[in-house]
Amino acid sequence: MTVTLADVAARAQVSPATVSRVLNGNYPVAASTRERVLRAVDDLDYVLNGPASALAAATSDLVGILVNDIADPFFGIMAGAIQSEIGGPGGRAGGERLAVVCNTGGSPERELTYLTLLQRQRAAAVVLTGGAVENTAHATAVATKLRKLGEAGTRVVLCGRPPAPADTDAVALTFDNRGGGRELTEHLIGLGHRRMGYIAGPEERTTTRHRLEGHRDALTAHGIADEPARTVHGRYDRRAGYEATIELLRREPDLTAVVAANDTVALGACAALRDSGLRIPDDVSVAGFDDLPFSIDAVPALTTVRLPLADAGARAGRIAMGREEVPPGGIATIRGELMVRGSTGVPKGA
Amino acid sequence: MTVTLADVAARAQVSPATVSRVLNGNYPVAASTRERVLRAVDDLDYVLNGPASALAAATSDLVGILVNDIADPFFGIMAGAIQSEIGGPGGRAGGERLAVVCNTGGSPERELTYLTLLQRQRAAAVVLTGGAVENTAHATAVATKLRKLGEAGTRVVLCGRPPAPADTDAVALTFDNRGGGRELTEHLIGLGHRRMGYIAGPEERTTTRHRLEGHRDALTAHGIADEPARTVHGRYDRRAGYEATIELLRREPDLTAVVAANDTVALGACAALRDSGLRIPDDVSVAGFDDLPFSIDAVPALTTVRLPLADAGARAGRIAMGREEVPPGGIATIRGELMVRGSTGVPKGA
DNA sequence: CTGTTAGCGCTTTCAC
DNA sequence: GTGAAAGCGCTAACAG
Repeated sequence: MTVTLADVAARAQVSPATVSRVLNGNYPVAASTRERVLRAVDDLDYVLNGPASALAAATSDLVGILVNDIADPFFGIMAGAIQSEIGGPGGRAGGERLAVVCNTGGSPERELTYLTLLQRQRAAAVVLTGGAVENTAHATAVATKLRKLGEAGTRVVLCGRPPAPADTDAVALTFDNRGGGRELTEHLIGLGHRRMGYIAGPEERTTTRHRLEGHRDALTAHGIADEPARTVHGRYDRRAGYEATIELLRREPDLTAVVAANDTVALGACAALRDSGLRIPDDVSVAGFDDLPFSIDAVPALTTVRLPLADAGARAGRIAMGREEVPPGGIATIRGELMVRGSTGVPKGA
Repeated sequence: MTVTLADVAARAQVSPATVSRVLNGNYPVAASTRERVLRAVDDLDYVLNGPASALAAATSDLVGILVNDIADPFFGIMAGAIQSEIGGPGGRAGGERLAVVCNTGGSPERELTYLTLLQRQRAAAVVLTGGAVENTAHATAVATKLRKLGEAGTRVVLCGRPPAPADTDAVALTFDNRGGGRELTEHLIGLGHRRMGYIAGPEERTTTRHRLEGHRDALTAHGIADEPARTVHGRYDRRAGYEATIELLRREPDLTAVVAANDTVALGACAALRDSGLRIPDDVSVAGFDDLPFSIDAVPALTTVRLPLADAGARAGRIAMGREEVPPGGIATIRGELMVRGSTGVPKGA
């Protein structure tokens, strides 16, 4: 019924082995023979059986990409960039590798489940994107999994995620969230702000913690008290930003600035401020993080920290494919760039 | 070296077949035996070999999702929704299926290549999202591929894409782009607009054509001449929207409204108008399409046509898994909903 | 309910 | 440069 390698071999009058060699192109085959095989493939409309190849060769053309939420451009951009680098020559059969995108939704269990599933698929590589959940048990479990993946020959790359234990052999491209957070708040302090609200992401997330620490570093460095009431935690979405801002305003109506954990949250904050009759930045300044594409179109345009998501993803993809040198120590820190735009200004009283 | 099913069987003192049955859970196995097997699996830290299973069972746990650009929320939202429905019970081994996301970048060749790659993987299902390229040769090639996939047992679903030839057996969930386009322009006409610019997407795309046709339908229905100079084609991105708007304004400075092919383009249009010193909607109204999450945060909020991307994706996912009834005739048309917001208003002179 | 027996379709030494 | 043969690790009849 379905055409197999043997059928092609028969029609081309060669052995199955030769067909395999032609198809994988990693072996010397006489030009005339190759011709004949290729024609037979075409005539029979033959398509290689991926699972069979993978089984026999003990490798697959799949690359796993773990993301929190593929609908979020933060992850979409990285995933797209990774994808764009995993194709091309270097692998088996045509050199095309497929990206298996796994939405963890930020759930540790799903993360582990997907890692196992990718292990089961004998994935050629796995890229974990975005912050990690901070939980010793989970971190240990992930590290163990990564170690096993590595042992099985799966290359592991962390993109926008803190390094894993060194013995996991996972390469890490880490965002300097702390540094970015500090710089952002320093910009605000420089403008004269002293009463700033901070909308943090979900607790138990490295990204959340690092950005918040950066914010606090800046406060401390400038002798500004870190009032606990000025920090609110929430999800990384617009709604959370909206609600957190209302709450922050309720607690302290004369806040002069709101720093959000990311751009999406900042957009929600902007909406809340507008709905509260406050002008940005005249009454309250707003800042985000990430510099997602839409941030420049906010009105006023959002001051934020640009993360080179596409570059980082592309680099992670190349490293995953062994096409780029691993950074020294397996760790590279990627800095963000402060983008000062219209949403931040001198505070009202100043 | 690597532990296999046989190792587990040996340790659990059962036959390999039994282990397989326990792991796949589609077969009656005595509770005590299952216990023993599961313990052995745990002890040995065994992970099933996906390719081997797929080969033996002639099916795989992979579901392909073709998108133009995963970094674009339009596709990200659909992909995420599809993903969320393909897991769970119903399939093999744990019931988890993996989503293989393929970025075609709108290229017909890549689309075909990915389809072949998915065929090679013996994907359980394939979902093609977004508009199709309008090109007879390519359409034929795709139809042929879809037919082959179908014959090989891969379920094919089109999500947000026009139906394929009936003999492909592909289920289509189609967006009513034409109807949405018409409704949007009728809203503008109702407000009093007569000189409207239209920023269309790339030519040779069904989405582009249908939305534009809807726009023209509305013009015609109201006796408004369809000036060719008022339509500009460009990519589906912000930059294209910006440039097209500048061009439109150059051609006809007293335009009272700009209709964009989608929200992203509309954002670019807004930026161009602002940079040109024009107020929205006082001087020029702007409308988009899709109602992506950020559209409500534009200032003023964008009038647009909401497409139920997540619902459509979820439904496509369920159909792909055989968990939802196929719509009559294999085709369902999904309507958009006009969202009137601040970016459109009565034209200046009125 | 469980074991036995054949392969699934391909890759890959090892010879020639 | 090409062929023969031995599996890769698992599933699925078919018995029992």
